[in-house]
Amino acid sequence: MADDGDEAAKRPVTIYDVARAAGVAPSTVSRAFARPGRVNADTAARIRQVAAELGYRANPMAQALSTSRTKMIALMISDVTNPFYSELIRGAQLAASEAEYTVLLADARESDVVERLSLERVLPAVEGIVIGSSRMSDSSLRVIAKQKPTIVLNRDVAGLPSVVTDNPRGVRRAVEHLGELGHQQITYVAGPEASWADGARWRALREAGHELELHTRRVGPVPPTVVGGRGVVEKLLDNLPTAVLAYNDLVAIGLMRGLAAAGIDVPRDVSVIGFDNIMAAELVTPGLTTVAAPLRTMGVTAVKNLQAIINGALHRSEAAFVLPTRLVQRESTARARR
Amino acid sequence: MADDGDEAAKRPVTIYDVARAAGVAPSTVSRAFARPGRVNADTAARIRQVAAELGYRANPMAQALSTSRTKMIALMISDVTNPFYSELIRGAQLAASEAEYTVLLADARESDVVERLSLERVLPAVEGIVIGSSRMSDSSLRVIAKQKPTIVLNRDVAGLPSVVTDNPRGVRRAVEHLGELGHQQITYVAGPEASWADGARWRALREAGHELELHTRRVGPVPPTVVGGRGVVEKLLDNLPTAVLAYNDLVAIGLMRGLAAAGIDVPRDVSVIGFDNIMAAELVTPGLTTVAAPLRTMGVTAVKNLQAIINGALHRSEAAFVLPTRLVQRESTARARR
DNA sequence: ATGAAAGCGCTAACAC
DNA sequence: GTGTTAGCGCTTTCAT
Repeated sequence: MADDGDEAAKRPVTIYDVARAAGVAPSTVSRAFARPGRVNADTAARIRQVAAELGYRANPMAQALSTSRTKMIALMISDVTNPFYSELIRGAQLAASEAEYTVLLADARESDVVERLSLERVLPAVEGIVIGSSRMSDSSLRVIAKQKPTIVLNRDVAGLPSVVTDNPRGVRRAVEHLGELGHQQITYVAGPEASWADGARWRALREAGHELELHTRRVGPVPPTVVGGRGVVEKLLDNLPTAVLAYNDLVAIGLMRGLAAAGIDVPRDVSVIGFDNIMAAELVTPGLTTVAAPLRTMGVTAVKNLQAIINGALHRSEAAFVLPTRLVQRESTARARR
Repeated sequence: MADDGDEAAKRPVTIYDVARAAGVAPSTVSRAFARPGRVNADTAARIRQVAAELGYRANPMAQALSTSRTKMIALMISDVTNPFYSELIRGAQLAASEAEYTVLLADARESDVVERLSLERVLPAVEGIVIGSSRMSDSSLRVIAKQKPTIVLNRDVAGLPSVVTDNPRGVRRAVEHLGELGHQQITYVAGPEASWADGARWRALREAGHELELHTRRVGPVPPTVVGGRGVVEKLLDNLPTAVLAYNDLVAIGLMRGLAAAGIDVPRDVSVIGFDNIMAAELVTPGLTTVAAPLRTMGVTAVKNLQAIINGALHRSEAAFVLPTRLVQRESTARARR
């Protein structure tokens, strides 16, 4: 009952049109929307009324130009296609729209060049940036970060605020689980060397293994994908462990498929644990036991903190926000039989 | 070798700064970037040089305000979390960035209310919209479409340009495949009633069944998710078919899990075919035979066509762009044994 | 080929 | 509380 763009959908309704129709000055219209308190209640009401009738919609570009607040943030991720990001994007969207912000999704397509380029392109349009699993170097990230408020995900760049998962605890739980099942040695299938999470996980595994007196070994690195996991099976075969911890779920799934193809049964012959708990983890057979990351919460947290920084609350909080993980037990782990 | 924002990263470099440093008028700087032809080659070179040294970056908001071209398009999808969209987003991004456009990702979270709201919010900021699997009514879509160039995906709204997959051919191939395997009856597990694709698929199945003399039946509708598929198993049990065609891969996967839980083997006891060929289709066991949609191409096509419309090429091309499908055979289909 | 000036739609002082 | 007046950074006539 307000939308009647019969024909003249050409020139958009401006603040001036509303001002004229309501018999007030343009600035008053502006106030009526931005600072309702600073304007007479009736006047405000009338203005809103007229605006609605006219179908007035503020021009965000003009607002942005004038206030230099674009109400947009960028979410840069290394690969939209990676299911890891689905829930994360959802979370980011949620938090952003709550604050009336819009998110510009940028996809690095696994390339640091593409990443830098798209970052450059969106930078001037946004108030802040959330960078998920960047492919760029720490120094490049710092260059970006000094231009706009930035927050990194799953990575620890000295001086930049970040949101990460509690890898040590997660790994610890996984190792305990394996220990309870009687496993004596655990092989870690490593992901990209540039990945901060990879380092954190392997380190944590070594420590936990040491404490719990389990042998640990590391193979890889492999690409963080299903084919990456599948490709490493051969190397595993030489010296088949009874348990493996994979860099992430995708690698774990590839691994399981490769093992199956080689006639090795999971979990009877070897137990497999992944990381992240992406949707596919519960769809595969056997269901994948995994160290679940609070994907959606990560997105929410990142955006909320970014907003805090934008609004001048937090400064460069050196400390990383660390989010809890939990072990989701499915069917890919079982009692050791060797 | 151009980025030295030592300290004064505060006020961004404007066209005026460049103009002064290069000893020309601001308008000339503007020209040098927008219409290199209309400016003396040396002058242009000098300007570019100076601009690079100063680290000049055009303010997109100011450009947009002045030209009313925001260089942004919106991609509205019903659920970011649905893997169906991953490749599609990738495709859209690719096409957009090729044309130097940025995409605003909007997530309807399966709600027509959220969808309308976010659409309203992004509308003024973009030059056009791609709507994937909308939850809104045809008339609401038309209201949107008359405000900005719009293109719909997987849906046929009279008068609006659209990009769809060739459901009839896809279904036909699936049915032929099943026929060759000796199946006599096919049950269709329906998706959301509001889904255009659902209607198209069921209709196509009926026709193909008729032509090839196979019995067809329909159960559902169910939500287009794994749990949706799983929930329909019970209904199937009454009168177990030898073959089922599911609304999409997610439903098919849920179905397979439900059947397995009920002690029914796929494909020995019943063959299952899905739609879309999302990544999970090849990860599940058995691998899912499915009618693959050219996901990425859909994204690319939608954006390219949208751009064509924005640039005034196509008008409201009544005809839908139909993209080919292909049957991907995996392990969920086998010879009928009943 | 270049400069000067007006204006895109909105907000933000600054008056009254 | 409301009107007036400048801009925000860029593009675009219109002169020259």
